[in-house]
Amino acid sequence: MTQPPSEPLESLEPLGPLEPPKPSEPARGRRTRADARRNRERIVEAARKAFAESGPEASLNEIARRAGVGPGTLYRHFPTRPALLTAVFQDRIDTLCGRAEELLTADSPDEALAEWLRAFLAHARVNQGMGGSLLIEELEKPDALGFDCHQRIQDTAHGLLARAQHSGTARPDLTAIDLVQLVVGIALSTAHATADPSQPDRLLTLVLDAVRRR
Amino acid sequence: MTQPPSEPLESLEPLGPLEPPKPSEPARGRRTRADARRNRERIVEAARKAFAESGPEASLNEIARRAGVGPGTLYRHFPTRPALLTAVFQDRIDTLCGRAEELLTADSPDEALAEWLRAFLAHARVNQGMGGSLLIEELEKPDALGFDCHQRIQDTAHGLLARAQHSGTARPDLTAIDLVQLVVGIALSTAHATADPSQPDRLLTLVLDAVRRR
DNA sequence: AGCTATCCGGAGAGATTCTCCATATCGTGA
DNA sequence: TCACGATATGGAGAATCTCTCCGGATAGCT
Repeated sequence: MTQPPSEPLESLEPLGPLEPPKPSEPARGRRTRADARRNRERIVEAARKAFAESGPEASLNEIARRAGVGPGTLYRHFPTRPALLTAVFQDRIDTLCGRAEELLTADSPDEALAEWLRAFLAHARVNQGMGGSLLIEELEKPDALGFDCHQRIQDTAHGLLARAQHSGTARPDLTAIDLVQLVVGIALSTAHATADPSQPDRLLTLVLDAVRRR
Repeated sequence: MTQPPSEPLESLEPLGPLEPPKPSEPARGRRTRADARRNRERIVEAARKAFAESGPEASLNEIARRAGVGPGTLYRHFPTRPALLTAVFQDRIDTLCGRAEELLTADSPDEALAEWLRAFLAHARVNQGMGGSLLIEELEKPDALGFDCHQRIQDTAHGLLARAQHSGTARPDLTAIDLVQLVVGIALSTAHATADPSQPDRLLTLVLDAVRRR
């Protein structure tokens, strides 16, 4: 997905939703070292697999080992677990918010909101609900990395909701926070429910019923 | 439920909704030793405080230390973390389900269901959402201890919901599982949200709107 | 009191998180 | 092309946690 940009020397392509090597430090003086970038990619890739296999509690040590780096290197790049989770989920979130922009011009604001919430629920449920856990964890500790990711989703939800409210199909007293929390809640409480795979959608449909004003 | 033989030698006060010493072994031969019962109480009490302070991830070692017992003793009584959590929450759940029995004879089945769900949400939210986490964890590993606790809540919800459905104020296509999962979801996703204390109730009100059929 | 099933407690193995810093490596200017 | 110094590395290790094992203590029964 996100990887081999295969830069010959330095052709950092100005691609859209891909993360720059170090958005924080604005390249004063020297450039980011190539090995640092390479290791970062390796870590993210190993983390993606490890999280998929073992859930969001996967051992960071083990991830470092599988990435072929030392624990210190992992912690240098990602000081906290949410930071690493965010990096892993970055492109998924990009896709999600990109989908929202298309939906903002859809015919039915109501259906657009519903469809995006379904996509968001799917996102929050992947990998044993780690998407949802991530969003929750970010809320408590507003780190630079996590907050940004959560804010994007909130803003996206706000756009779609406002449009649906303006067209009169959604209750005007709803906020984007309401929607996000309800859907994240469904994701969390059904994260491990293997009994009925359609249950999450069932619950979301119920919530959507409440969203539509009568 | 399964017994308090009301031991005479014990000055352990015979309070109501407290858990029996060992429901599993049906007292063949010898009686449960007094020190075992005493230690069990101490552990539960220490756990209650520790979980309240540090959330459901509190160190079991630390709990044992504060209870004045060794780690081995703690694990003898409570093999898993959910087992200990269940013990801590036992009387709270008793209260919750007891309240439901009163509500089953209330005038308005609709209001009875709503009120109980509010109480259930409060229960699931206490101590940084550990009530909710507990219910979720039980779902994945049906241990004897946890399953029982979850089943009781499910049954209680079912009773109130069935009555509301019969009276025509609740959608007939809802199940008790739906309700429990929605409320647990709200509890989880708002567990750490300190911004707006009324948010959980707000979300529950929304859900209740969806429950009532129009 | 004595016997024995039961229980205690803490040592310790193994796993994990996170830090620190001597060393290796990369990017750059000459 | 080379040397220099800013950057990054990685792994030892401290601290913490979970969970097990078993010699020894103890409570209940007779």
